[in-house]
Amino acid sequence: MSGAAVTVEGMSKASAPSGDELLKVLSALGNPHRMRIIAALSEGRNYVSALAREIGMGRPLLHMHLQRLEAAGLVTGSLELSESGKAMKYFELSPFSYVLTPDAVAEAARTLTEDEKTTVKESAS
Amino acid sequence: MSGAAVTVEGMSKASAPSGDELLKVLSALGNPHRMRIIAALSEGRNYVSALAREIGMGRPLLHMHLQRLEAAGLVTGSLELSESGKAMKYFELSPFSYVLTPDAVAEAARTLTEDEKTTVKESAS
DNA sequence: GACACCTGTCAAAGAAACCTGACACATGTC
DNA sequence: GACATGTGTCAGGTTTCTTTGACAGGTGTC
Repeated sequence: MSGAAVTVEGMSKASAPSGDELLKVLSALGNPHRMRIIAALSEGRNYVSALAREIGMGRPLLHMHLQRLEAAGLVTGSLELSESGKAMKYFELSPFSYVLTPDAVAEAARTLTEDEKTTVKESAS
Repeated sequence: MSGAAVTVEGMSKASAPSGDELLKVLSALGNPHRMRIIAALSEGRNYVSALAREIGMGRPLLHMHLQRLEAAGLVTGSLELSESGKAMKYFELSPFSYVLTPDAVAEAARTLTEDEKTTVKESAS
């Protein structure tokens, strides 16, 4: 949808991510809890409550962090039914790959939307 | 100073950054203004006041952001004397390189110091 | 001296991120 | 029904980040 071209299978390739995308990924990863969640998930998929117990944090909090990670496209969640009929939300890592170099960041920065706080406004002439 | 082994010239190589280091880099880069600063600096070194005018932000703010970037090892500042004797602080990009993949993040997360907030307290029994 | 430029810092306001406890809803077992 | 498991959300307080304006200092020129 923007900038780059490379599009491998269902995997986001690192070639020239849009500024907004990179920004979302970086701010999502720039948090100790979220990094730890990635680590926990790297050992296999798991559902929220179990994950919460494993990492030792409240469910509401975990839920919110997972949401942030999912919004950045780093993890994927899917609601499934267990054998007993209980609904469980399983999360797993999405295969991502980003390269951080001065030029890569600079390049992405130029495509930053900046403040999309400009809800409406911008048509004078 | 930690984990990895690779050590090229005077450049921080991406092999296995410590959790704390990666965290600092990611949170430093996860900010639109800071990304834009990197972009501006990618076109050459510059001093604070000029940079502030170019990007369009207050000096105190820029100063603070540059400090954050420098603390993460992404830019370098050096106070120099201009011909006229004026003191100018020039900043320039440091050559960094980090690879972001699920495993790389997970690996780094395991070496997280987390809360060094344990100032004092912890001795009941 | 008054003005231009540069450097740095501080305090207080504002915004955004974070975290917690309580609540809602399901299901299956004793 | 009472209890365990799972899901989700919301209000509110706390903490951290961001931003601004005012101030300190320095230099050199008119």
